[in-house]
Amino acid sequence: MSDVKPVIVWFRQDLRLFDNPAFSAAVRSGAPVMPVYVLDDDSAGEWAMGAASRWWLHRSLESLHKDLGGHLRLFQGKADDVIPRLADRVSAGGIYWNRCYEPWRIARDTIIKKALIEDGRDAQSFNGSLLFEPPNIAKADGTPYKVFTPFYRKGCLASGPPPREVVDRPADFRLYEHDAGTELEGLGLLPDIRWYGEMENTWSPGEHGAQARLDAFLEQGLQDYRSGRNRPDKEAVSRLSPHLHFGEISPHQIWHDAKALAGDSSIADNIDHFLSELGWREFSYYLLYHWPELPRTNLQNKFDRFPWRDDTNALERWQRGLTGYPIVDAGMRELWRTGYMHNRVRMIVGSFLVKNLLLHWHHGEDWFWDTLADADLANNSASWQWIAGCGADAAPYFRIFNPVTQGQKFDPQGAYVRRYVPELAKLPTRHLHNPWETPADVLADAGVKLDEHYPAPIVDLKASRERALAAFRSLKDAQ
DNA sequence: CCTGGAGTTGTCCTA
DNA sequence: TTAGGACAACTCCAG
Repeated sequence: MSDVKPVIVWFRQDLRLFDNPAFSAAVRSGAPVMPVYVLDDDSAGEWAMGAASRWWLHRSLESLHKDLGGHLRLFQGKADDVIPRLADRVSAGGIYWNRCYEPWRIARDTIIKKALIEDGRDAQSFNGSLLFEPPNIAKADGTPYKVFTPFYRKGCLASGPPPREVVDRPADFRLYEHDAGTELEGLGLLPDIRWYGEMENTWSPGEHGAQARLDAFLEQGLQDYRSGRNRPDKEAVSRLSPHLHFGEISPHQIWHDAKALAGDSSIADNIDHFLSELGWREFSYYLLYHWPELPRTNLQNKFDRFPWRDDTNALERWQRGLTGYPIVDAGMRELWRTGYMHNRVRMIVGSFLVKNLLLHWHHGEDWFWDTLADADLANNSASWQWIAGCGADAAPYFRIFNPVTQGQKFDPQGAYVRRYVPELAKLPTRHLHNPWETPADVLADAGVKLDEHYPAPIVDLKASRERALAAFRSLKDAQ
């Protein structure tokens, strides 16, 4: 221990050293830096991290700990308890962090900042994970936007300053020697059953993995992003979402790095489209900030009387990828095995759950929360509200995805379905997306017997579509 | 205050 | 085979 007062850097959703404003400011202060992470399930309540996220977090903390020369100190418990106590214990001169925007975190961090300042400490928060911070964006009349396009075009791009420049990784930094906290294993982030084997093969959590992913995407993915992004059978999307969620890379870096390539007019369109996806992430956070009830409450309250069905069996079959609709089942199994699902397929399985099965979007939200490595309160809530049609800027109710059409359109050779639904792999491509309509001899040749090797459809498409349309219409009639 | 145009991602039927 | 319109208003947004 020393008499020098450290500056605590409280890492949260910013598990990186490059472009980390809080970390850089701490280093610049000249004081030795004490990096800290707190696993705070208590404050998170029902939004405590799910299983897939915990696996990712374990690996990410491992990576950060290494990059900090083994000096990342880990704690578990309520941060409004842990942080002020720790600051007291090491006589911290300052406590720096990058802002988070979940309602429970805002509430908690506000209390912590106040307590620290009352104790006479230098408590500072920085912009680390949003390009355009929610309080700074409003319409001319001061109220928040509810529609994406004007939010993004006018609110983000046309007015106000552009996203801040990135902050370099400090060339060298002095770390505070201290043995407080627990070992990584002590956080209990990894499950007892080792189900994450395929996730280990699929992902490289941590800052280095994130940088490598961005590099690969900028080099290969932008050529055909606009149309390729809809194809789950291709490697056309960035797959940066889990890295972004944990802040292993900043949206600012992604933004500026992508912009820097825009001089090449052959891909300018693709870049704009990619950047607008970052815009959607911003919009989700914006909605969550201004409507903190977004995770559980229909933004359009007429949906409060929507006639959702209650069907445990159907829900379980959706979760396990046993609906009998190959593109849906492929998506649900990709999720289960890899902690990820291609965005196009997320829409298909979401539409299927909410519209064809008529099950409440909360069920989908909860399942995604537990199984997605990129589970993110803002994105998850906003997206489920969108697909259910009850959000601020939602899909029209008559937009019901047909899983057969979608499969044929976006997985035309069937590579995606064959990969995740191997029991159908031998079916000819033209029958792959609708095995129940396939002639018996073709099924037999492919070694498929419906309801034995692969389920018959859980619902009839046409009938369930009509049922959904009637349910949505009932919201209007009942008024 | 009024008004007109617009709104991520579809599907199905008909001519 | 393919292209166009219906599907439903409603709310949001900006001039």
